[in-house]
Amino acid sequence: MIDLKLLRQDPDLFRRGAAKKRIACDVDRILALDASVREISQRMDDLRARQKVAGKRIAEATAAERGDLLEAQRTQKAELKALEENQGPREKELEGMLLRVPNPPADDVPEGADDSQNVEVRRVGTPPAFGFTPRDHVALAEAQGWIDIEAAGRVSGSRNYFLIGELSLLEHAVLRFGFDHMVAKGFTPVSVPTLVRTAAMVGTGYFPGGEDQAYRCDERDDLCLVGTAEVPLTSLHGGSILDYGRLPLRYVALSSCYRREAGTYGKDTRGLYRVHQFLKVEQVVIDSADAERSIEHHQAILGHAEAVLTALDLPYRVVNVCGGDLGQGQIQKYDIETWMPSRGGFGETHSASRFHDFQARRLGLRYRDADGKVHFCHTLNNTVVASARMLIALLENHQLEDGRVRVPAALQPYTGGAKVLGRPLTA
RNA sequence: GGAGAGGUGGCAGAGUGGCCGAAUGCGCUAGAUUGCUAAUCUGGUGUCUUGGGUAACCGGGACCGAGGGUUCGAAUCCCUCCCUCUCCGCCA
Repeated sequence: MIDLKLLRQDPDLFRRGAAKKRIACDVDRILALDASVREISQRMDDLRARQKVAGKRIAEATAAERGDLLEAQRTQKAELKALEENQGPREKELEGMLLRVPNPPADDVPEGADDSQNVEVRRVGTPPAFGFTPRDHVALAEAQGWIDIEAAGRVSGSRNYFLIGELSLLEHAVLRFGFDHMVAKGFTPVSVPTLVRTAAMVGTGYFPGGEDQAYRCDERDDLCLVGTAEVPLTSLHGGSILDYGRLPLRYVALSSCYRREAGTYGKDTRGLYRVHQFLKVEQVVIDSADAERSIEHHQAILGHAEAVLTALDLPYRVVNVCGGDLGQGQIQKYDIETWMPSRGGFGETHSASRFHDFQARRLGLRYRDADGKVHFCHTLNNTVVASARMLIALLENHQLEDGRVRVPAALQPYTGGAKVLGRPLTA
């Protein structure tokens, strides 16, 4: 949610922001609605004030005076009710529109319509040069007996998978490595619910707009399966006023993530790249409304993810995501794309977002500063390890000619010391 | 799933139709006092919104889990929902 007062004050900021994000937004309609809502509510407030005064007189009135006073009150009440009926739909429309106003992107967000115009910030590591024909992760994992996509299709439909044996172990190894890495950085480990109320989806900015991407169980229970632990983690303190001394709050959580991937038919159909369910370690930062500090946090959480990739010995690049590829709430986003030999290129594995107070406003997530003043927090988040995609990178980059897979040193404590996984494959 | 109890300010806890944005206690904060710590006394201490003022500030309205309803008037009465607790049942 953006700041309505700011929109009144500087509507052009929001027009430019929406244009840069390539999101339609009728700022003039909002301004008009806002003006009329305020005008009507002023009149309602006046009426209520008069009613209060009159009500007290009724309590003290003699029986003779009473009849007339009551009659006058009834008239006023009817007037108030008429105004209320007028006001309700306007407020609803205004709120609905406000929930969709894009948060204006930061100045150093590049112009551009889609991910092809994201700007590379840096490239780290060198893609492996194989002295043999490398296998893609599906061929490799199937040959090792590590994956059963066909069975998953039978049991759960497309874009699902069974990981079996050492690949399942590798998945848990890399997740736990990422988790421990963040705990060592001072992040508080949290176990989160992955079924949330729609309010949490709205609060974090996924609804309205992202309903088609979520699995919903709301016919009976008003619950949604989250696409990321960002949703419960950021919502954890929703509706409360935090003490300044507690900030920044830094959390890390491992959760299952569920995505419907509606509208992606025929896209990335092979293997583990685009799936309906995966495990992810996510980092979330909640801090005071200080733009400079937010930027520092943004760089820090980006750095944490890069350190993980470096430890995993994986080549990657960082891109500054352009306006047209930003979500509604983010004011800036850096994606990390990890080298995936089967793609002959980089594939998105991490997404570091900075929201300013966008989520905090929706969640009612506030803090009291040293002077006792209340402000909305700033929130940020980034992936640490997203399991399915990270497995693609690990299998494909670290494969050996004989079809076995090298385990990076950082993961060996999590694989029971194993330095290599799998058995030699014969042709 | 069945039966019951309850949700009030940072916390504890009064309040069963107008005098209640809400007693009291704790906490927090400013000041006074005692040579220090502790104690004591005095004042202040919710959020949101709207109007006026450069501002300190002043006025209006809303908010006692959420949403509806009854009433001239609701924290208080009625309905629906959510949550918490206790007992029973079922179950990882």
